[in-house]
Amino acid sequence: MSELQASASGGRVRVAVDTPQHSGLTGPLDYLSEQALAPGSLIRVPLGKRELMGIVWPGESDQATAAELLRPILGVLEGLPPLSARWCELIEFAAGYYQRSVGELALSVLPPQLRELDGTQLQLRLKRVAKWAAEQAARTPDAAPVLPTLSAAQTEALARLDGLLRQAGAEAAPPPLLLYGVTGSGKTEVYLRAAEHALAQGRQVLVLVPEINLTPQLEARFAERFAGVATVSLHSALTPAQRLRNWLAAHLGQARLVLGTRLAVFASLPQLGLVVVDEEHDPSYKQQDGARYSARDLAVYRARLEKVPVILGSATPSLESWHNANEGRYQRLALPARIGGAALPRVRLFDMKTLPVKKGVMTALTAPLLQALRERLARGEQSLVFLNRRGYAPVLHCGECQWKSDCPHCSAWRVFHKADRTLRCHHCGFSERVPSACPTCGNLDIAPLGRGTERLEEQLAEALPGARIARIDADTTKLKGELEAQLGAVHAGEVDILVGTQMITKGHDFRRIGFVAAVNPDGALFSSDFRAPERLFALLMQAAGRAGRDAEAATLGPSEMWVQTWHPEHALYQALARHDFEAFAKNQLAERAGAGLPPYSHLALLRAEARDAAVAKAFLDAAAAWAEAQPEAQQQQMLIYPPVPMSIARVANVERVQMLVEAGSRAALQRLLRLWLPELGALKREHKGLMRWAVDVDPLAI
DNA sequence: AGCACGCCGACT
DNA sequence: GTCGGCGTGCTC
Repeated sequence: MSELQASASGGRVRVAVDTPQHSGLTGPLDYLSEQALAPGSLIRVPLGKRELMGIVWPGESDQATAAELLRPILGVLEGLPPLSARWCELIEFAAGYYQRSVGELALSVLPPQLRELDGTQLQLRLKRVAKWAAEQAARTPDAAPVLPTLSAAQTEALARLDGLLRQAGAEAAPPPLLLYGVTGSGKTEVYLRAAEHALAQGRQVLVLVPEINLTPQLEARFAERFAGVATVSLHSALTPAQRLRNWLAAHLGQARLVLGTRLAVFASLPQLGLVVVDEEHDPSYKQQDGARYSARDLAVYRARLEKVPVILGSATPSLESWHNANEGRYQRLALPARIGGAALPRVRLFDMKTLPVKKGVMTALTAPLLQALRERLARGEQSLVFLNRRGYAPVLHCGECQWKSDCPHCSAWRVFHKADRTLRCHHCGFSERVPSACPTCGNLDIAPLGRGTERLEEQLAEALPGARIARIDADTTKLKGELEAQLGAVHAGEVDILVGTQMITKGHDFRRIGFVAAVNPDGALFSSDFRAPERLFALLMQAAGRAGRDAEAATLGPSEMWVQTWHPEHALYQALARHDFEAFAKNQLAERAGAGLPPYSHLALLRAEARDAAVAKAFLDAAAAWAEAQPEAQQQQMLIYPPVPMSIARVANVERVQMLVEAGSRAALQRLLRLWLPELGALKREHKGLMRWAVDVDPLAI
């Protein structure tokens, strides 16, 4: 027995278990096993009084814990092929980079049901997956799909892609590919051909999309082209059972095509041959709680590990990716024109300063905008009106005593929702019936200030009687199936004017929209968030891209994007008017370089939350003092800014403070964080009062 | 993070 | 007498 344990096969095994980051146990733990276990196997282990799922982790134990202190494992989940060494490597990298424990990340990206499963249940699931896969291989397409004729740019892109695909499995990883193409230029066709190639080589394909429920048509495009190919989706809207089934199908290599949201970047894909990240600039790829990973960045890392191509597609690439292409780290493939010769919509910047000034509130529905909508209406065309603010009005206001509808729990206004007569806080959910009189002075004359999509819809209905108007935002699509139903109505031509938030700008392939209006986009222009212009430009380009997608529809007038602004001379709008992403990117990158912002520096945010802002601030001050005493911090062009309240400082009665750390290089930032964060547990104990802290590496918003 | 232990105040 | 408050500390 002791001899067996001392042998290399039995004895000590490293196991990744879900030990939270702040427990101090960041790496795998050692256990005893009488049988040799393949790395990547799922097992059950004791931890304290608990019994947890663990993963046998590759690599050598540090032997830091004496053998007599080790506890034996409890059992092995038989019948499941082990997770691959490269999957473990991806997890280990991501855990290190985003400062989480290996086990926490590894277990949190497995389907939750897998953790509850015993051997017999697993056998049953495996059988069902095998049956499902057999049905999919058996399913043969009715007819070979009709392949569209490729544009010259697509042909050129594919020829270069072909070279990279042939390299797959070779010594060096192919460079990531930035597929830069305006909306409607046929990026999806490039993904499809690349996928076809990888599938033909017997490889699995991973396609990431920002929000799965907004892109059922991408799923449909793949399903239509690859009718005989077993395809699964992976996203959080699946039921636990579906998620487990789909995950197993991918893990067993039976699913050949996996389409999913950011969590799918961690799918187990033993024969991965191609990764596609659609709309790679989209902020949804960044996880916003727990392990705050960027699925786009991890997709690039994973492709490099696997030595397979990765395609990052966008009409408005992130400045990070654009910069990487400029520096030659990524290969850029451009699709400069819409396929079929469809023209991009003409962008009309409407100068709000030319309107006669009325006192007080300006209307979002200007007379010229209404006129343009009427003309489209008369021609039987559809229009889209975009306003990135839901509700009826962002705030209620008393003209007598200046009361405003603030949230008692947050430093934010409660939004007036007319449909259910509520004042609702969009941050903590606190909701009350709208008062009929001012709660402080009793004045009956309380009025909404500003407008959201609900009010815009109402005003449009008043101004354009007879027009069929629909609204799509988070409020009208809360129930399952409502978004699909509403989009269906638009596609069926039952809607003349579609009003909505950014939800309507993403990905939908509307064929009959000739006119798109952004009624009030200026807000993001002077935001303190340095990425606000980048997001606004992408959003407006994407909105513009909804118009005039169908060149065949000659009945449509020339497509147009209408932008109402007080700053038509602003460089962002000037570039937008010329559809000139490259000029915009050049301008923005120059500003970033000048200010020492990403991609020319690397950031991390340390956040602290407490009932008392002073407690959170004192904690961050102490953390900064500790770091500044470290030689690392001074040597590496490290800058630690003073803690400041977050832009919405209080949410649900919790005060939130954050501290920005800026470094010249990723490596320097990583070195500091690895030294620093383990100290914060002890530091937290010294700061009385309930307090939570978290770190965000490569934060999107600062 | 769980889940213990542990040491003080109000109750069947 | 013990039931239970949450401070402190540990988990291979």
